[in-house]
Amino acid sequence: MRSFRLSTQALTNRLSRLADLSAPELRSLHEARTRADSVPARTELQLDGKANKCGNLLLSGWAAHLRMLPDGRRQIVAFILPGETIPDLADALAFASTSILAITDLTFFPAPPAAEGSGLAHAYAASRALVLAQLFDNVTRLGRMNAQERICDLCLELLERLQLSGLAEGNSFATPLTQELFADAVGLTPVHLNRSLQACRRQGELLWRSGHITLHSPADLARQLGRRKPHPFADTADEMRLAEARIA
Amino acid sequence: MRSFRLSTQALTNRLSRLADLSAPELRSLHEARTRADSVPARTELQLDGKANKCGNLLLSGWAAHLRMLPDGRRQIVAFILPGETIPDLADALAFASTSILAITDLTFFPAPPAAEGSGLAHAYAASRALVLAQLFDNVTRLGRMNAQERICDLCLELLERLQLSGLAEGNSFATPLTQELFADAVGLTPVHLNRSLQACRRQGELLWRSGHITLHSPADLARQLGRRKPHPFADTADEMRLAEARIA
DNA sequence: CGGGGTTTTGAGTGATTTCAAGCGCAGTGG
DNA sequence: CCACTGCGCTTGAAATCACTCAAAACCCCG
Repeated sequence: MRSFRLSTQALTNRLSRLADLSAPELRSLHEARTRADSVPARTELQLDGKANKCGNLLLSGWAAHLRMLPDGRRQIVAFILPGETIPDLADALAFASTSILAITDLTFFPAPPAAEGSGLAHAYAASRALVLAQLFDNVTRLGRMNAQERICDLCLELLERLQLSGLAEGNSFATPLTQELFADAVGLTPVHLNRSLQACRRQGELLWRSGHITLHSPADLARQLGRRKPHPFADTADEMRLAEARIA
Repeated sequence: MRSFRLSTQALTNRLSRLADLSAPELRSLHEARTRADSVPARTELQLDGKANKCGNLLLSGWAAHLRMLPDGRRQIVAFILPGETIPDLADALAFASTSILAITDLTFFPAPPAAEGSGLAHAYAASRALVLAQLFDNVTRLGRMNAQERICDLCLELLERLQLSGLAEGNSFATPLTQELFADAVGLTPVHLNRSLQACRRQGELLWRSGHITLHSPADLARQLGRRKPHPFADTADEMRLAEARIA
């Protein structure tokens, strides 16, 4: 019941920044909301049944795309943030032996199908491209950065992604992540993450307190870490169109 | 001149294991060979001009998809093996700020377009799914495995991929990789890679000598490391069809 | 005023990096 | 045929980084 009243704000913010959406498309998104489903925190998502080649759109909540090793080690391959797309497990993921964990309660609904060449189709394509780019970031982060760099880099990514959905406030954002989850994403021990976090704070790079992360100077950090342009799909229409053109 | 005489064997092996290809499709692959292009080793690929949404097919040679950090650190995000697809830089890769390095001389040609729903389209889709799964593997490898495990896991991946193209001989394969390149893929120092390699050999896990890597017991290793089924697209038609169905 | 889960601290160990040098072999030119 | 060179591989020793185990402090919720 409650979920039907949730706003599609973050979601439409994001998709319409990724591509130009027509009024009917926006309406279809708004209406698809009524088919929303939800799962409680700490459960594993099982979407096999309702296969949907467009995936699902996450209306609210945070999820983690993860893989477990036989001995219990866990690696979070990617986070899925409000407004983003939940990849369909029936797809590649099935034989990639990964699963999706609800970090918080989740509300999501099947992504409305997009006509070939439509704005929505472009937005989906851009979304897929972003996921790929984020995977590359992740590999580089894990392979070649030390603890502090990994932390800053991931925080930066989360900030940029939340900004795209309009869920950040300036240089800070709210997060439901525990240090343990964050550690599983950056390939560190919770203990070592904690200490490195303190080092970051001491150096004035970032602040993480009571569910809020604040970056002191995202632009500087991004430059140091070699991250490409802060947000590829910025606020100006020109840049939007540029990005869209590149994806097409 | 020479390149025109290269066999499409590896390539057709691979694609026809990923999906059922019709005779005309096989012919189109064979003919597309005449549009082959090549680049010398140690050069960076620039494919922007000849954008092709299907990408290029690598006829021969090894390439590395990599990212550089501002201070010169290098991370190889993925290898591209003979018979596989070279992703199009005009795509996601452009704004992912990665580049493609020719490890050896390369010969490749534009992938022939595939009709919607055709076997070739399925093969391309399966190929894309495999790339994604390999990225997940890579993340897990870098985030949660120690040096020896990373080495074995990557060798295992390379073996499985080369088997798919019919380029492996039993449990061993030829590779043009230097230890430095391998180190850049598994996120280790060349020095430490070397030592860990010796440890692997001492424990009878694998042998790497004069451009040939041999795994002692791939199946056992795979189980230990939690790798999904040895090759998702095995030799039996049943398994092929199964895999194909899942992708579709 | 307890739990239970999360964060923080400490001390000791192990894994990985760094820097620096030596080795081995293939190609090259005298 | 023999230096000589370049490149990749190997080795050593010391420093750094990250992990482990264990316990204490914290904090929110009931």
